[in-house]
Amino acid sequence: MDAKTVCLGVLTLGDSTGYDIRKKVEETFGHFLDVSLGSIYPALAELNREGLVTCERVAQDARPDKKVYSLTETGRAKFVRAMIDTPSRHRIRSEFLALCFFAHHLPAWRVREALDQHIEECQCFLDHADDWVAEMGSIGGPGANFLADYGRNSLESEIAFLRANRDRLIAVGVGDPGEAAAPGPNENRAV
Amino acid sequence: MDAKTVCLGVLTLGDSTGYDIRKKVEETFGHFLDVSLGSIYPALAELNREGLVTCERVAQDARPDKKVYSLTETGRAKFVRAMIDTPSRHRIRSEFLALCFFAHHLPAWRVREALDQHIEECQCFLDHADDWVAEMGSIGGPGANFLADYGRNSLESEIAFLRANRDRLIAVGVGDPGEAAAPGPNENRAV
DNA sequence: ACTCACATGTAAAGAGTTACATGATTTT
DNA sequence: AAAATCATGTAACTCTTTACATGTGAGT
Repeated sequence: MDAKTVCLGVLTLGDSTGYDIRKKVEETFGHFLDVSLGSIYPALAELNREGLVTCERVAQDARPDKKVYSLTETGRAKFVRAMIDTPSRHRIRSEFLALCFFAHHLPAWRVREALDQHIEECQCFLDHADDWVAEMGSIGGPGANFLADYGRNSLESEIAFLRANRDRLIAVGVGDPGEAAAPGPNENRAV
Repeated sequence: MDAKTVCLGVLTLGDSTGYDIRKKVEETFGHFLDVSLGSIYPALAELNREGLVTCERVAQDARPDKKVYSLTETGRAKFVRAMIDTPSRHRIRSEFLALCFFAHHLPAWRVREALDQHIEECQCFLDHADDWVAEMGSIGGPGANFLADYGRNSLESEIAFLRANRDRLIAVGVGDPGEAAAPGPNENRAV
């Protein structure tokens, strides 16, 4: 999803500055979208030129003027059109899964590390799912609840699988599986 | 994962031409990695310069010389090093999930379409999981079986959730949920 | 007849991230 | 004292994908 469409989407949730858009994307769509400020500012400028958003300057003391953007009716229509016309892809890009595939080439401790890290991340997302709903429940539509349930379902099943099969994959790695982690910075260690 | 590392990884499975690497990546890692020929050829050339692969020219009739690349010992070590040093990320980039979030802005038929398409894709992957294992089981290591199980687990739980909650999300869309699909090419249809 | 598979390689174009430039205020 | 938050904007850089350039043979 390109930066312009993301901006349009976030603006359906309410007026925002570029800075705020980045934060909202990170907080609420971070699991499946991303944009950086470097692409948001140019995107916003062009959307403004195209009349899809309007911009209101708000003076501030000791800071650059805040530019609050609002979606126009045309902008809203454009966003809907984009969501209708664009094929809705869903892709996983994962160095973690690649690592799993090549586990037998790697030291067991690294396999264990990657696995545990990934499980922990999933667990962390899961733990914060309720907070996410609380934040989004009101400003987001009913889709937010659907997504929260989707996320819970996916994460729970992933965690369950990974916990159950963790040892199987670690055993495949090279060397001592008991080795806890990567060598520390001052540790001379033969690999 | 950058093109060079991907090439190194594929070459651990056996000697390949650039053309073959693309096919193998598509077929066996397609669910979580991608590279195009335009990045493979330059990557291979540089790996060769760096001594991480060797290249053997094979003459062919009526076709450009085939260049068969093989991993060197240094290359294998480099690959392992990269897998150890690189943090193993796992990201989902999904316009599909974004569409779900904004479902209440979209016509119900579009929500239905996206949902059904996604379910069908998942189902398709699931149906081919066994074929994938059959192909990879021998040339890939034990990680292949782990991944196949991981995939089955994820897809089954995702499909189950989506089937169970499909109607809930479609109901959120605008307009008649009974409408089956997008307007056909010859159909004049008021939206 | 036409399209797909085989086979390599280059160049242009596209899209995004990181870093630079600036700087006050609040939190740690 | 250092780091994070707030705020915008540009430019360089990186990395990829797409298109171009070239051609044969087999399958539909």
